[in-house]
Amino acid sequence: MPLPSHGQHAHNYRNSFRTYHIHHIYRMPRDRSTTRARILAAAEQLLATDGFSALGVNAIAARAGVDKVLIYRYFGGLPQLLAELARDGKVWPPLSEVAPEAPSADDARTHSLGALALLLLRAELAALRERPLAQQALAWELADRNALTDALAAARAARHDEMLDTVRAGRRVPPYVDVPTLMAILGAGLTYLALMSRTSGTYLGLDLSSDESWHRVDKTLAAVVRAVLETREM
Amino acid sequence: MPLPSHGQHAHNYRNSFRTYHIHHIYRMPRDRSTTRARILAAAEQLLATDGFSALGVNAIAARAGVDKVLIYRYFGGLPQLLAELARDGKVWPPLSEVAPEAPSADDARTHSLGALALLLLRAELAALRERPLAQQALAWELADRNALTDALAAARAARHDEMLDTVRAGRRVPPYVDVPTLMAILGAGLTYLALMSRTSGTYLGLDLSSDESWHRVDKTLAAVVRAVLETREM
DNA sequence: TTGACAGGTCACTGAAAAGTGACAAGTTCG
DNA sequence: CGAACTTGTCACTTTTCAGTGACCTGTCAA
Repeated sequence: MPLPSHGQHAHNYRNSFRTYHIHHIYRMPRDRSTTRARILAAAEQLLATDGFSALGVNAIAARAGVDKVLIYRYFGGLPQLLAELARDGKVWPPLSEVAPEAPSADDARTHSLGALALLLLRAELAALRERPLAQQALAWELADRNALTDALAAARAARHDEMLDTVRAGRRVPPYVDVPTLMAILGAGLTYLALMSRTSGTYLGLDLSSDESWHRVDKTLAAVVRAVLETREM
Repeated sequence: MPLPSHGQHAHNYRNSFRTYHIHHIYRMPRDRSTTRARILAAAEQLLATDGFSALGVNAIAARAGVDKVLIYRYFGGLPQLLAELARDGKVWPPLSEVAPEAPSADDARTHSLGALALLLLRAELAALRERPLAQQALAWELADRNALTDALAAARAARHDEMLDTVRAGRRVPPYVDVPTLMAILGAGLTYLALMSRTSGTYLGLDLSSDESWHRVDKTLAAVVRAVLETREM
């Protein structure tokens, strides 16, 4: 059913509609910055709750209660919007906030590499487990490589560099242990378990929905680091 | 360029087209089973090369050189097609093939849990690294939960059960070590690193595209298992 | 031979997607 | 006031997708 042409007819309807309803509907104040914020918040919520497969200009605009053309006008497009979200720390909160007890790179000289690594791994796991947005970002990064995920991957890489700087500043290097690689394996493991807990209940016999399982993970993690650091050969 | 209406005209065009070209184009022999196989192979290739975001009935049918309606007719739909792919071992080859040196559950009694776990982890990593299809399945499982991923997740869970049965059959249980949890952490870590190597070159300072990095991962993995097994407390 | 059925092709619908051009409605400042 | 600019609304195009109804075509058995 093609619309009967257009032009005058549509315009008249629209105008009368507007002037009629203007007394009834609440109208957002016209403010670019708050509208931008609404869009960002909508994208954030949508990604956290529905996942990246549901993330599009239409969905974001609908959720923000805003016309989608504003996404293009204010951000340039979805990739730039995502990049801003990542830049703002909405995806990855500052490391200092996640691990306040971690020493800065300068203070770290008195700590051993292993102790620092363990501290950071624990903090990152806890942070990741309670941040669906970060979980979605990581899962998306594994799924696809495009302009959108590149923006998120850059934010993650920056975070990792920060962690590595802290660890590298540690003084007491265990002689026979490849701590960076150990940290990569364990960090990857914790990340994967956290991601799996969203969609699947269990991994390799481990019930990812039970607190007891996560307690065991934490204990085993600490035991691994301790045991490896005591190793005299490798 | 809109087509000039439709109806009668289109029919006439179509019929004459067919009777004209029937002498020129090669026609596949009409065989349900080979057509099914073509569809399965197309889905397999497409998933392995282009990822799950590109996987749809249209794309599969086009790649198989077949009409998409046959996917519905022969499989019932995409989920069932995926389930069959997973059932056939196209995603996860039999464990015995991946780790031929692993003892069966009956023979495993003479091995320690740790040695078995290490053996299986190494074999699974090697298998995963050279199987884009399995990588895609795992990444998809993290990204979404739907009828399609459920089929793949079921195949993975079956594989894991098989691994756990083998490990559980090991006799010599190290006293103070939570081997199952250790295996879950390490298995998850290796999996995540393998998945990251597809889309991102580096993880926590580890260059996932270099053989040297993977050699270090292997060494560290073995060191971890050995060190933890020697632990006398936990 | 003919009719029934299995194998296969095609055209179409409806929904959802990204993106754009035109315009209306406020706001600001001369 | 009123011109210029900003903010926001709407209609529309094009593309791609899953899914379906109608049809054609080869085969085999009665």
